[in-house]
Amino acid sequence: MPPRQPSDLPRGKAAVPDVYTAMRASILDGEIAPGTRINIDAVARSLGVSQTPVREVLQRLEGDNLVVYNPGRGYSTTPLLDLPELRSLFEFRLLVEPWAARAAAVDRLANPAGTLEKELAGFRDAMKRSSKDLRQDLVAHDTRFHDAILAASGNPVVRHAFAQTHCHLHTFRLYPADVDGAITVAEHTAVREAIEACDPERAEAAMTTHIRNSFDRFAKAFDGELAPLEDSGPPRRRIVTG
Amino acid sequence: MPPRQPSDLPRGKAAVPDVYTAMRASILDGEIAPGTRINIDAVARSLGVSQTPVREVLQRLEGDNLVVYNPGRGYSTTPLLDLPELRSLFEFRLLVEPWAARAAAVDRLANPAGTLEKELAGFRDAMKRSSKDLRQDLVAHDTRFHDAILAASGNPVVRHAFAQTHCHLHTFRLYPADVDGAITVAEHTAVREAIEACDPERAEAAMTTHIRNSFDRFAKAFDGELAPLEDSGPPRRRIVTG
DNA sequence: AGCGCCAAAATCATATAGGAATCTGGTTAA
DNA sequence: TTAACCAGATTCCTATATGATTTTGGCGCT
Repeated sequence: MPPRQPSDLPRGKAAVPDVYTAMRASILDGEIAPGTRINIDAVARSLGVSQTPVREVLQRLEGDNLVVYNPGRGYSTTPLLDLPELRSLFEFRLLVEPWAARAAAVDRLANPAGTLEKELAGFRDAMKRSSKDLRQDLVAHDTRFHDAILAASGNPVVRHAFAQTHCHLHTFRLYPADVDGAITVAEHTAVREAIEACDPERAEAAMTTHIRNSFDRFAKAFDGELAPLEDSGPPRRRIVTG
Repeated sequence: MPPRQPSDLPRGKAAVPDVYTAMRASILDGEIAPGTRINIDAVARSLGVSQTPVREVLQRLEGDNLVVYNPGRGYSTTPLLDLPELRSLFEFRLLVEPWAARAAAVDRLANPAGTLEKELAGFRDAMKRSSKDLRQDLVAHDTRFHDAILAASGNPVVRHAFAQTHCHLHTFRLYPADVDGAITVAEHTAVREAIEACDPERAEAAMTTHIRNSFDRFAKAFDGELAPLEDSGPPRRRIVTG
């Protein structure tokens, strides 16, 4: 390894944002294989910064569940989701997102007109552009659409808890081809229309359908290894605040 | 400010864990008033370490929602929950925890015998000891009891999402006297018995009751400023995985 | 008096250095 | 052959120094 020579890099200038996006993209693209250790010094050299901001970025990525930390042994990329974890993730979505869609349809004030449509338009535009990073663009718009509904639910705690799971991010990492643009647009539109029509029942149902279908599209890729989500049992009581 | 003199502190020895617990306790005890900025250098001096581990700890505390970060302007302690946020927190709990109690009652295998009883015993013991940090002890046991149920639900994603809200921590920070030991033990026992009897309906209902009562105990302290949580509307479909 | 501007101080954010722990490989003993 | 052990090298983790940024106090101007 070549000796470290005095750097002429600027000091005290914000480097973290760039390092963060670079490392995040590296992990999502699989440049750093899932489950392998990350050499802080190597990353710092390749990005042309010192170890300090790299360590800070790794701590933030730990919050995204993209890396795991072992004291004294450094950071590794998290392994890909296995099948039970993927199922748990969709189960969580089924618990939270239909509830949020219902709440958004009830509380129309929290849902400024055009917000959802704007995200849908972004999704459609990205599909037409079909850029080099099409998949990443679509996932970003998908994420924002769902977050907009969580925001419209009026419950910041639920929204934050959902955002922190980074479900789209991990889904994308596991199987990038999940996004089937045309079908996704149609299902999103159904959710949007129900919310804007202030129809809580239909909004909740549309969201449930969307999540189930998304899971099924996934399951096909796993060739029967993934049993479909079931829906059964006695009805639950609804939870609403006055 | 006195000039910094060369320190005789050991280098390369792990200091983060101690700094983390110290700063966390400081914030919870209110030594650093909610909503005020944190001077990294001052903290480093008072704890006898350098700024680097303090920054690392602050980034971890940001994940606990105990501090917030403004780029270029450093870290501040998060302000206390206001009433809408507290309501949102309990709304989230009503969404997740009764679901988890039901799942734990269904999937008896994920709930090893004695796990819940052990946490209850710890709670009772802490009450008898009535140590100096009684409230903190009770909150810790309460947190672990609820986490045990989330763990028994068999869904690690939901468990993690719930844990990351640190609801007990923020509740405790807002109003330490919430914990009414005897009543809490009784309500916890009802939940435990329903789960161990494999009675999903009763488990879900017991948990719902416990959370509502806990919220009501809070509301009393706010002297009518906090309207009770309502429970109404059409039944929801249950979500289960096969 | 009130508002805007400028220098000085405080504070943040990163670079570099060095101590402590961990990992690697090669050797020896069972 | 396998397992244990022990340098050497690698890597982590913290300390310190310094550039960049923000905040503060004071001055002059309107």
